[in-house]
Amino acid sequence: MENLCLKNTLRLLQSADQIKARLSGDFASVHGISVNEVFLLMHLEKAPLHRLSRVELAKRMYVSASTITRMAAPMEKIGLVARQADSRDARLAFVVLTEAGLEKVKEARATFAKQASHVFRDRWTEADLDQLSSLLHRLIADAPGDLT
Amino acid sequence: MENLCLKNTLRLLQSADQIKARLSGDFASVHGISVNEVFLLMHLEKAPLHRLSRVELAKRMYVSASTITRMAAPMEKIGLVARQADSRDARLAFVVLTEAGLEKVKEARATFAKQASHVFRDRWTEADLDQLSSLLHRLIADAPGDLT
DNA sequence: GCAAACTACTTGCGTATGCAAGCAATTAGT
DNA sequence: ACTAATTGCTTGCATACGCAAGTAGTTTGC
Repeated sequence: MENLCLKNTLRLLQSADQIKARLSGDFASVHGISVNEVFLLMHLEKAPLHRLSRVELAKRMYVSASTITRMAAPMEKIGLVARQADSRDARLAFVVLTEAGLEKVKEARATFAKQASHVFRDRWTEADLDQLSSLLHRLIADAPGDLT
Repeated sequence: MENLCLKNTLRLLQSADQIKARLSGDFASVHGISVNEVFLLMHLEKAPLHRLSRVELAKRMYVSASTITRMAAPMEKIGLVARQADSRDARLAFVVLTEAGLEKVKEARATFAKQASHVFRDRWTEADLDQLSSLLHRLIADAPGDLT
């Protein structure tokens, strides 16, 4: 039983590394932003008012708060996101999706989907995919940032 | 269909990030080496003669060759791996597992398994785990470095 | 058999990221 | 109400990594 968990964890991490390696290359050259930046945009897109505080983004992306600070800065410069203060709590600095950011994330999602379908080439039936989807969902069901 | 692939890819990458985040913290403090270093040791352990060339390691770990060079150096210093030349081809510099390295990877695998079983807490039956294992296997079946 | 192409590895440089420290604002304790 | 603890964010420093260039060794084409 413990060995089964080990096997699953190893396979999941290896699969993720493999997929990341395949995505990382093409992405930046097509959209001008990295995969991680697309993920950030997706989190914002899914959030109410298209905005999230920096710590909330950090939690959902499993990175440190400083990483969010440093990721948001250049994206703000090119107009994909904007900084928004909270009137109630002056500590909060929301990252909010702009119109351009919304456009960009839609485009990026399309090419992401294209790449994703290449990962599951042939021999994956819809039933297989549903099954995998359902199982993976249980791993992130209680997490705060499910993007699907 | 394409959306199903997208959903699966997103969930898989998110699950992996979540698991990595949970593992990374504890690991270094327990064994003195990082998770990635444990993976390197596992690849060597699985390889014939407990050794692999640097480029082969790079392929299996989905990292660049320079990363392997830089990962191996400190591990060599603390005696977990050694450098071994090839008599036929003087360009090759194998990374070979030492006795100490073999010990270390066995210990590390044990705590890895413990953490892994915590990831799949309750409500995961053996059948569920088998199913997931089988599905993930198809994603890495043709890859060169399946650790399981 | 020799030059050109290729392969394995290393190193310099730029980028990404975590941690710890610091600052500002809010909340809790009394 | 005042102090102390907490929270949200930023910044300095150290580490990890990829890419491109460099070096050494090997294979290929003729």
